[in-house]
Amino acid sequence: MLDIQFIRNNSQLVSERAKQKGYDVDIDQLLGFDEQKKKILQQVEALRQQRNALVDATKKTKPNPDQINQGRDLRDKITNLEHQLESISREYDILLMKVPNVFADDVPLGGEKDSLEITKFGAQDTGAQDHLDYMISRDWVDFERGAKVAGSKFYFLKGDAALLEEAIKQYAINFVIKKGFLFMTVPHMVNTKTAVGAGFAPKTSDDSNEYFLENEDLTLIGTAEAPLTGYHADEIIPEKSLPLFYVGYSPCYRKEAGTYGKHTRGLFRVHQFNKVEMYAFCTPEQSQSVHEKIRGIEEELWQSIGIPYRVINIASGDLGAPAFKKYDLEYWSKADGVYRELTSCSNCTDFQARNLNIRVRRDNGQIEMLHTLNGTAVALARSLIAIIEHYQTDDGKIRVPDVLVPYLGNRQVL
RNA sequence: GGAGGAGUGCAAGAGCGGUUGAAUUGGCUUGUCUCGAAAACAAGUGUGCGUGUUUUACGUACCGAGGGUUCGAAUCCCUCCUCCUCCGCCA
Repeated sequence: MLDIQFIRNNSQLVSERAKQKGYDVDIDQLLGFDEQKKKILQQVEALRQQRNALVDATKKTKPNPDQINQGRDLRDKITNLEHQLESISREYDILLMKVPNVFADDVPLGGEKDSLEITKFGAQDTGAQDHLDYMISRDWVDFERGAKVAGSKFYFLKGDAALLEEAIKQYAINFVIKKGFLFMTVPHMVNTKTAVGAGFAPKTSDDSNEYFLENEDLTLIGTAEAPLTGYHADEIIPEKSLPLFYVGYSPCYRKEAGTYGKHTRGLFRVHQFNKVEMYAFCTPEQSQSVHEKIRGIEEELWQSIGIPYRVINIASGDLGAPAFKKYDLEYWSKADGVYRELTSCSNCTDFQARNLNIRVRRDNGQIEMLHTLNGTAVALARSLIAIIEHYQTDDGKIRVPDVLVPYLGNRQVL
C-alpha cells in the first residue's frame, strides 16, 4: 500500500497514476474516510483520556458509586465510538489497499504495445523447430500423462530435458551467488497476510492467479517473491546491513485462467514451473541502482548462456499494482520470429514493505520503510524453450551451451 | 493427531485486577576517569497514531493475535496462532 500521508499530499498524482496503470480507485472517497477516521479517533482518545484520569484518581482508594457510574458512562461512549471507528477503518483499509503504487517518470504510458525497447543482444535468426514438437520427438516432455495425473498444462519432463533443467538451475544459482546473493529455499505456501502483502490477490478474489488450499490459510506460491518478501516482515533492519540480496529457488504454481489469446504453446505458459528468483531489500536511495544491478545480472546471465534478447521498459498499464518500474528481458524466439518474455525485474519501492511493515533504522536512529526489488534469474520452463530453440544441431541434437557443460557431466551434446 | 507447559521491551526474566510502558540482570549508547583501552561509576536506551510553537512536548494505543468480563486488564474468561516436552505417525 501507499503511505496515507503521501496520498494526502499528492492526491492528484496518485489518482492520475492509478488511472494510467489501469486501476479504478476513488482517492477523494479514501481521503474522506481518512478525515472521518481521524475525527473519530480524536474523540475516542479524548474520552480515553478522561477514563484514564478517572482510573488514576481511584488508584489508592476504592472507587465510590459515583465514580463507577461515571466510568460506566465513559465505557459505553468509548465502546460506541470504537465501533464506528472500526467500521470506517474497514472501508478505509479496503480502499487504501486498492491504490496501486505510483511509477517512475521514465515509465512509458500506455499498454503492452507501448513498452520501450532499451537494449538488445544477439542476432534475430529464424528457422528453429518449435520446442514442443522437438521435445515430443525426443520423448523429453509428456503433457498427456501430465493431464492424466493432474490436469491440462501439467507435464513431466523426461531424461535429458529434466537434466538440462537441473543444469540451468545449478548454473543460475551459482552465477547469482557469485554476485553476492544468499541462496535460500523457501516455503512453497504462504499465508494470506504474506500473499496479499507481496501484492497477490487474496482468496476472496475471483480473478486470482493463485491456487488456494481448502480449509487452510495457505496459498501455493506463484513465485518465490512471495515468501522472500515476507521473510523480513515486521522487522526493523539496521541501515548498515542494507542492501540485502537473496536468491530463492522454488516451484511456481499459477492458474493462468483467462489467458485466452496469449501464447500458451508447450512449456511457455504452464500451471507449474521452477524458478530461480533474486530478491533485494535496500534503502530508498539505493533502489534505483539495485534495480539496474539486477537487470545487469539478468543480462549477463543470459548472454553467458548465449540467448539473444532485448530488454524493455514496461509501460504503465502493464506494471501491476506494486511495481514502480519494471524491466522485462525477452528472448528472441528462433522458431516464431518474435520476442517473448523470459525474465522480469521490478522495483516495488516501499509498496510491499509498507504492507508487511519492513523498515530500516537509519544510522541517525530514524526509522522508515525500506525498498524491495525482485528479478527472475531463470524461469526453468521458458529457459528450456529458449535453449532448445537456439541450440538445435543439424543432426537433430541439442548442443549444450558452454557454461552448462560442467553441470551436465561434461556432456557437449544431448 | 493426542496429552501437558509456555509466549512480556534488543536478550534473559519478574509481575498474575488498580501505585507497570512495564522490576531486575545483561547488551547497546553517552558521560566521568584514562595517553588510549579495560574496569568502576552515572545517565540514557521500543513502536504506531494523533495534536502542537513539528528538534525539547503532550495525548493515545500496543506485554503472541482477535474477542469478552470490569469503573479499571500484561494480569480473569473464550477462540485462534506459534514454540517447547512426552506419546503416536512418518521422508
